[in-house]
Amino acid sequence: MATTTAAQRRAQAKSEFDAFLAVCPSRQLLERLSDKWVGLVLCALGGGSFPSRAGERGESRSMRYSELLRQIAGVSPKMLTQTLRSLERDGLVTRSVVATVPVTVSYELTDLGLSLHVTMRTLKAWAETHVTDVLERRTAYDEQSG
Amino acid sequence: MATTTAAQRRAQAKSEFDAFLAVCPSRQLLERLSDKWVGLVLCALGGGSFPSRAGERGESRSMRYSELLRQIAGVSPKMLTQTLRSLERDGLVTRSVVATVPVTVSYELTDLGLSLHVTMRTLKAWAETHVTDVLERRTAYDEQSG
DNA sequence: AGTGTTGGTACCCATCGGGAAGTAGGCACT
DNA sequence: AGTGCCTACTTCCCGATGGGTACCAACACT
Repeated sequence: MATTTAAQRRAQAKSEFDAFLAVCPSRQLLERLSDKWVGLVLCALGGGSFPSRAGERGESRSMRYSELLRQIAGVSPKMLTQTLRSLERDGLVTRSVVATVPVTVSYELTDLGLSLHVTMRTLKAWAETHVTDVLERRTAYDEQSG
Repeated sequence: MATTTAAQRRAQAKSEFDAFLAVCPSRQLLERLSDKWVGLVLCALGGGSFPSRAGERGESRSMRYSELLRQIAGVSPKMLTQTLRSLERDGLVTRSVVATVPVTVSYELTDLGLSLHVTMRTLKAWAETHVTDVLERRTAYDEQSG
């Protein structure tokens, strides 16, 4: 009862953490949103989210793989596939294979995915309002501390 | 103009991506939220967010380092410090050193952080409504696909 | 037939998340 | 006074994971 301080605490933390996870669904949601590209894909499929290039597409919710790859730009094929698969797995997007010419695949938001996208707009609104404040604070912090 | 396909595309993607980043502040927000523990810390400091243990604290917005470490449980000292520093850097929390007895440090949400927490509640609401759907879909997907 | 397009997969590496353990400094107990 | 424990970290290390590039398969066009 004297030398197991750290280990015991860690073990107890583990069990607490599990229970914690079970009762807190937002934990799962946060992990899903923690994926770097999920938000971008959601925005792309949700339409009207990207000021610069969104004008080209308006509100279309169905996009092909290569379209997504082009619009999101920074994403690599692997990460895009990975992200789309996880979203499909969670029932947020649908994947439609059209095995005709050079096998086109189109992705579309489900109602569930669309509802998440709508919710994320709240976050986007917050970001657009406050991101300049954050960046200012960050710069000031860097200058006085680093 | 034949062998530089991938490289050129990558270079162009890079410039597009930068411009993209500049015009899309939500990108930054998403990166901030991409941090695994940011949401948890925000919830802890925001109060009334964890059903199981929140009852003990009610709505208190000021917490000490060790308090956060205990409540969030799964987090390690390193990650907690790291997360708190990044949040402080972005002006979302304040860090107050009370150099009295065994030097306590308390953290508190700023108005900015509080506004983000409020916004995240929308997300939490979505999670609590739909997380069961997501988990069901996920299980079904796993069973039919391997 | 060779090249391009479409939608991926395989491999490989750098980065980073994350844990265990160590650190500083003051006080309390012995 | 020395030991040890409390607080709030920091440092080291490793395994996982992110992420990029190269490659694959099929088919149309030239």
